[in-house]
Amino acid sequence: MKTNFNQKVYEIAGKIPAGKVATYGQLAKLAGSPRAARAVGMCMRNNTDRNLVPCHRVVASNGELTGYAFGGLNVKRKLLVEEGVSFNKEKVDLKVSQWKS
DNA sequence: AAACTGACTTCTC
DNA sequence: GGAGAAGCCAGTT
Repeated sequence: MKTNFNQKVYEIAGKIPAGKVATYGQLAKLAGSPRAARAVGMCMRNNTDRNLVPCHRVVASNGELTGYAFGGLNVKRKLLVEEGVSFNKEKVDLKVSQWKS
């Protein structure tokens, strides 16, 4: 079920370049609601098409991976690593790999 | 229309 | 610095 907000989130998420990641808060902000990080997560959860929306490039504000409905966080992390995202143990190195819009 | 839920964020202890 | 609690937003029931 697509809504306006959901639509915007998808569009923004689709703009995230490979090898970079964005935080939920960041996407929320770009979507028009700086505090809607939670809502963004909900949209990602509802979305099940990673070919259309690279939800694996969306992480928590502290760089930790959360959720992922395609096979678990382990898969998500693997995908990010494959794309060239800098990792610090189980967390993304936002200082290096956070997407700057 | 009201209440509950959730892939979040931030403050406080 | 780590753990716990409160707050916010949009969607779903």
